[in-house]
Amino acid sequence: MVRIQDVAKRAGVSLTTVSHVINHRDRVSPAMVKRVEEVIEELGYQPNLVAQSLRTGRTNLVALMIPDICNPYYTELARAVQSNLGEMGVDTLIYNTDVPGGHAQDIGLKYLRQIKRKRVDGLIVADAALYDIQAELLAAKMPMVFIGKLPGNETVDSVETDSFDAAYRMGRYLLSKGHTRIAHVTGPSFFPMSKDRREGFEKALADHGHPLEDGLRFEGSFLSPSGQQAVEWLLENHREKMPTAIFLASPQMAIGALAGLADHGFSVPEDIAVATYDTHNQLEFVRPRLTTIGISPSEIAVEAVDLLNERIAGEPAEGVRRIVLDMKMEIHQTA
Amino acid sequence: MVRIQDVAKRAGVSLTTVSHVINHRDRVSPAMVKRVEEVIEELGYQPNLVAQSLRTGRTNLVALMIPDICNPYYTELARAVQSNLGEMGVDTLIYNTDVPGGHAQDIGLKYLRQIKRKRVDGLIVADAALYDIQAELLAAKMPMVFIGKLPGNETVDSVETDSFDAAYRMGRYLLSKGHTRIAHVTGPSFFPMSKDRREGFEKALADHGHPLEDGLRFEGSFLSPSGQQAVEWLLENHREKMPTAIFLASPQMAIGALAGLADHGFSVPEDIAVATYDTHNQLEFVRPRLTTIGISPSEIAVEAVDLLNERIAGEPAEGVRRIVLDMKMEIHQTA
DNA sequence: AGGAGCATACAAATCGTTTTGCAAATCGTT
DNA sequence: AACGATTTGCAAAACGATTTGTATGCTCCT
Repeated sequence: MVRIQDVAKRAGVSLTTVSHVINHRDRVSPAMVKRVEEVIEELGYQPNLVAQSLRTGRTNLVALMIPDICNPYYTELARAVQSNLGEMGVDTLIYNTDVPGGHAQDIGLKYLRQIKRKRVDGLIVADAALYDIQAELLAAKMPMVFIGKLPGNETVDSVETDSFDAAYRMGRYLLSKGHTRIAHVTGPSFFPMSKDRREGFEKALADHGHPLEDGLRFEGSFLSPSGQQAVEWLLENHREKMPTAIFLASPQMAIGALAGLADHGFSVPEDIAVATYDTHNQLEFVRPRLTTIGISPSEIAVEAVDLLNERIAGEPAEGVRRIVLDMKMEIHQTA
Repeated sequence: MVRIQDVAKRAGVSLTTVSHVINHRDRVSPAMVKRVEEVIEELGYQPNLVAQSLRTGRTNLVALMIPDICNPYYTELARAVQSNLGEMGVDTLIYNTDVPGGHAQDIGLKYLRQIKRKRVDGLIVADAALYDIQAELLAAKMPMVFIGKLPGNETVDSVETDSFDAAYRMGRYLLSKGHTRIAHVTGPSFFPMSKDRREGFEKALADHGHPLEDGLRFEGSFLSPSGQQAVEWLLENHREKMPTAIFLASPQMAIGALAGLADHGFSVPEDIAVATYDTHNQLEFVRPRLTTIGISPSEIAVEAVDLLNERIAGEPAEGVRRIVLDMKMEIHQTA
């Protein structure tokens, strides 16, 4: 593999100069820049980023921890993080913690170890609540941004959405459409955001005189199968008096619910309305089209990347920053 | 950051010994291994993979080029590649060439350059036909595997599916269900596989006495919007005499078509049947459930990773290997 | 006591860069 | 011819590991 030395020799200049052409071309005369670049082209020289990283201490690499990239929400998030960072020449390393349904301390720690070894410049963690390793993450003391509500008052920059408010608004909307018996399929209770969504939604119902019946609450996993299970559960327990609407805490569960309802011959929204928290770019072609309240993961990614970049650059002397994004209601066919 | 030297000093052993504990623990007595490991634990030492890579020439990094990770087919592929490689301690760097609809030489070259600079151990390229940079890829002379049919007789290992055969079988199946006028939504013609799929499908129809009408062929992009457009096109040109079935060349187009059909009040499969080439793990909850002929991207990934690993290990002295996988028909609701 | 065999130490080279301080060359200007 | 400014060269240190060759001690065996 051709080295910087080879370029220098071939161009008849010093190694120092070649390095300067690559990194600080202002210190070199235009003529020399041209000559060196021609040789670089001729030899097909590609700087060894490994050596460069070792020397400079920057890897131009950011790690992204997500539960499962096959969940379209995280796919879009990863995609956006990647392309935003990519614009600045930073690569993204994705780590799937792969714990759709629960805590997974060991795998999280395994990845965290690898991330440290890689000497990445920064780390973005989505839904860290899942991994049970907040303490270890914080101890890593590297530029870091969390996405999703934090369990406590962690000392990390974070981007989150206002779950309580959004759930409240969706509750109000469903009531305004005449629904008074609404089933609520929540996320796992160990997610801090699940609690907010639940409380926001139930407060809306209570505020308007139709408090949620305890029997109409189902704890799901955020994933599609549990949306389907929720439908089965409804049919088993409420067949004689079905609710007129279901509110689910994730689009994947909503898709599962749509499938379950279709399989049992229910029409949406005629027989039962469906709405969901959150959204992503794969919903456009789902039929019937889901009514959602959420924000594009891409927008979250932009904020997270900005925060991270500032940390990496060492800019913000101030303390922890917390960005709370507003959700947008999108009314479509299902409710 | 704690270095290998610090560990050595703290443990009162030589730097060489620590290195051996990390890499070749058989050369060190068990007692010493234990002592060193305790210190490593105590100091929280994490080997610097950058330095390690520079010295050893191995990065334990593989690059994966795909058109768009938001396409669930590629999401699943990426996921599987990642987890297969991850088991052996190899990280995957994903590059989205992001050219859903056409050639993109410049972006492909940009990524290829970055890949070379990273000194990755290997490269997997999915649907290289899209990037128009086969020559440059081959010139890179690194361990490499292509996924998807190659334009010519390239000298690279590859994994592909038997497009002709699968399309033929699906054609025969649709005929057996009594369909004689079937619309065919193909992929872009610059994809080598598009031609095979088209020929296989049309041969099946011709062999059974119902050759495809030229007017029933539509060239799509493989993406959802073009599935929807295909439906619009059908309605504009064949409203008075609609085909009884549509065969699409990708699940994303099929989903777009389902949406288009639903939007126009068509029932599937009652009014019109739908079938698609390929499959992926997000189809399970699509309703109506798609009838497909394909193979899980995960299985493709396994083969690709195997091939690549052998190349990286330098095992196969023999020439180019080409793995052709058989497709499985999955009959569900839509046809 | 002497040699084999093992575990460990030590020093140095190496991987391919960046960066620095100083020296040398070049150039245009006066 | 001399000046200052600009450009380039040179040599060396550094980043943090791996790896090699040689040396040293230690234990065990006969």
